[in-house]
Amino acid sequence: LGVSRQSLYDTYGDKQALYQSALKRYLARAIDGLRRKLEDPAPVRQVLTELFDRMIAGNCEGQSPGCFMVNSMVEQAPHDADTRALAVAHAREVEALFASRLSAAQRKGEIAASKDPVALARFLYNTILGTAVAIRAFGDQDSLRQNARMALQLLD
Amino acid sequence: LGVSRQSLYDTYGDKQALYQSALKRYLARAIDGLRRKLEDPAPVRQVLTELFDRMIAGNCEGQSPGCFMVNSMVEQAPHDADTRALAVAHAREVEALFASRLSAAQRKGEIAASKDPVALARFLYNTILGTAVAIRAFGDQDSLRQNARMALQLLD
DNA sequence: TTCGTTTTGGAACGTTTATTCCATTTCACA
DNA sequence: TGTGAAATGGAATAAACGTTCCAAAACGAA
Repeated sequence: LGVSRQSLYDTYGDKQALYQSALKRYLARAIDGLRRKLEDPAPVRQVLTELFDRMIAGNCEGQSPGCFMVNSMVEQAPHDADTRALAVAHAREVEALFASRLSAAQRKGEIAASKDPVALARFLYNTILGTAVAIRAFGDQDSLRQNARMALQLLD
Repeated sequence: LGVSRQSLYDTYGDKQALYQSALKRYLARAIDGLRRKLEDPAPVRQVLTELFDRMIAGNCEGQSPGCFMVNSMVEQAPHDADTRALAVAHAREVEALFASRLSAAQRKGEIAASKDPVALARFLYNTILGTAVAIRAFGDQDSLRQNARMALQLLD
């Protein structure tokens, strides 16, 4: 890490607290990035396609550690209430961002009025989780991109 | 486990081999269960809905360890080539089962001829991964069931 | 019952992990 | 330039872990 063991303990107390801090920071950045991406005035469909493609490309190349959130959800959340709380809060935030962007798109007529933005948002989040796992285990970019396209067909 | 440490080592050699064996057995059973479920002559849509609901119900209640495969994909696959190979093979099998069942449904006119069964199969598999992660971290059955319904709308 | 094979409980070993102690060095700034 | 705070390297500790050793017990077939 570029710092000594001791400095780490002095600053964070113990490993668990360091982990928690790192995860919080990661999540805050992820939300920021997502918010910024969703502000793009292009059609939702296109914005979301880019979002998925970027996520896939960013996590597939090299020895990527995968999505910190998903890793935490699987490895930590079941045993650690704090991590679980962070995961739940993050999921809600992501879903809310998606939902509000989808609502806006709906008002602009980009997607049918019959769709439920909240349900779609939840679905998109779930698709992200699945994609993150597949990335971590397989790392096959092409089929993941194809899969994202398939999922986004639910928008029309 | 109900057996002594020593018996375990005598039988499997080391922890890694035991893990591998357990995973193999788990995957074989999962495939069996899936194949049996897909033989159900009811409409695909209904069969798949039941499949998801069952998976959600089965893994949410109590202190379930979650889906062994997904846990392995996240925790083991990135560091262990053997586990990765099992994961890839399993994914292909599951996708193949879904694809053939979807093709059959297509021939029966249950789903549009314009759909691509292989792409849909992959998509369903991805949805399962996402659902498994969400189960493990959140355990909120209702929203997961709702989400499965949403995903299955891609069939029509 | 006997004998060879399994199974078992428990001690023992070496390694890794999380953490602390401590003496020394580095650094910011007065 | 000196001083107090922060950072560092390295030894030290205690617990957990994966694994092996061993002697005793249980078991199954002859």
